[in-house]
Amino acid sequence: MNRSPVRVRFAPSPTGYLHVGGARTALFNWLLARQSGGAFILRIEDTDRTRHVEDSLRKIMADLRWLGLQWDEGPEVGGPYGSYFQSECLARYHHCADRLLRSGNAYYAWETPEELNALREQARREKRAFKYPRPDPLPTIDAGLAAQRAGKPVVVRFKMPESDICVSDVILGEVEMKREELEDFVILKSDGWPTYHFAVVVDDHEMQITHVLRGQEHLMNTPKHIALQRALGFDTPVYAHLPIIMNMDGSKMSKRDKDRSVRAAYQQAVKAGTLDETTACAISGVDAGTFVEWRAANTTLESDALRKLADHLHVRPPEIDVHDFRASGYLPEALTNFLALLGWSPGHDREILTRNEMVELFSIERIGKTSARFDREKLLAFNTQYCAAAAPQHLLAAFRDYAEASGSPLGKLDDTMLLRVLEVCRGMRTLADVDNKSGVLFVPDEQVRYEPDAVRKVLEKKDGQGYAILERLLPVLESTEPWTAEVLDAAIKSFAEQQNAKLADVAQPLRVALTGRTISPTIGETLALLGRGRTHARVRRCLSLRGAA
RNA sequence: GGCCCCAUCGUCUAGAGGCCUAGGACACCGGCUUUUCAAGCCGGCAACGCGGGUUCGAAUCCCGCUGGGGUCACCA
Repeated sequence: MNRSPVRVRFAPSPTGYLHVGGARTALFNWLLARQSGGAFILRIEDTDRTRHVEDSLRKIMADLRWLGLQWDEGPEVGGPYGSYFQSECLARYHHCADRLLRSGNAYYAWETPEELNALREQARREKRAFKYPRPDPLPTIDAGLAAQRAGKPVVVRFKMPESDICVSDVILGEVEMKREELEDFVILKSDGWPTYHFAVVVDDHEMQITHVLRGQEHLMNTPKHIALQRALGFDTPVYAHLPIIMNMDGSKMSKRDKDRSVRAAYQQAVKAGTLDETTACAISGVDAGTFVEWRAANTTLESDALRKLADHLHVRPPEIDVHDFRASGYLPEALTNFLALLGWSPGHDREILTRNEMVELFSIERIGKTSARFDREKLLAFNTQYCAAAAPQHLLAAFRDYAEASGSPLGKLDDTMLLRVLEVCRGMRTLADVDNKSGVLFVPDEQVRYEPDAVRKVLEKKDGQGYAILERLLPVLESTEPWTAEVLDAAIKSFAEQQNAKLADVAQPLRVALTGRTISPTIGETLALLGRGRTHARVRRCLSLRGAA
């Protein structure tokens, strides 16, 4: 608190949806900016055109906004520090590269990928670490230009200084990197585009970034960035490397996890003979070559294709991207609260925090060093709490968003009805629970599917006692007036007493008759929501279906 | 494998030498509530990786070991 204004950035590359790990990084940066009265900048690192995924920028921005992390400078909002797309800043990078070339801090090189790979392979065989062998003497600028004209794949490499580099990290302390470990890395690719290391350093300086909060997987990149900053005469920002977020099994949480789970289900289906490669390929909608590569675990599938396949296989891949959580019915405030506690703690046994409290309490000093496992159960518990505490109108808005992201059939209800359904489903862990519990009340009667287990255990047992009760109950329902939850509950209760039956012996058969399952809102609400006509129709249909299946 | 980072209940963590017979939350187990599923309420189990130091005193400081993770591209 009360620190001087910082300038921080979140810099995704547009290669897909926003990952939860990225979301936490964005959140921490945003918190720091807000509490210091500084600026949170969104910058798009789109220097690899081969990995660019159509529409991903729009999705990333939508998810950031969903999380409540609006940026002060960047796409759609502009700002004083030039384009926030690296693809539009090529001149900037070339200018800096020229400076390095001329000052002797960088040089041209033109080995082919094959030559480089051969060198790496050789190093591997000799069991030593590969390091790009700096030519001696260095090629002249003219020689580089000539090679370029001759059609060679000419890159610019940075000449690493001859000294050890110490990274001062607010979280990790001083991290010493030996000079021998650092190689002359590429800053300009042969296609003329900058590499990540170079673009980051140039842009962070250009945008006057003061603090860099990023994942710990970037720690080994930092000495490169510091060396570059020194050679260009730039200030080094404050670095803070965040602990890595891992799966419960200890592996790094990555988008590949989704592919893994779907691939496993696919292979199982093939083994069981319920699916073949051609069909699966058609379902996913990708071409055969792409599919074969995916099946062999060499690549990941684009998210739409993966979802189609997952749906067909009836598997739920783990939520990894922010959008996955959105479509699974999580509230943004629950997700961000949970994410905030992954690697950070406000102390004093505080856990549930409003956004304002987070802003107030956040500090880099209280970020931990140890990697954190992503415990879905705990997130679920947070979400349950947030759902329970949400005001009706807020829950309604959240559900509308969820319905859009998930395609929930309840999305077509009007506000009044949806509000009522939401109220009746209080106690939900996710918004998807509302679908599970009440969805069937809003489908056409003939679409009600009777679960064999439910029919057997509730309707058929004891010589069809459930059916018998329903037959006797029908006239009672016909005469009940008015058709409201309270009155219906009372009517069913007194019917049960009169029959000398437990309430459950009446309510459960009725529930199964109306929904095909043993799960629904309270029986009175279920009837009220359904209405008199459909209630009768469903009970009669249930009775007429007796023994049919 | 080289380099780097890390190490408190199953999980997220509090703990900055005595306040620790180690606190909270989730999960788990038991009970209550109950017309289903949830939710809710009450209670319980459960950790300082190991070995050396330093100190009157160590979860807290130092060293070693072990274990886990990250990273080694013309990807970001």
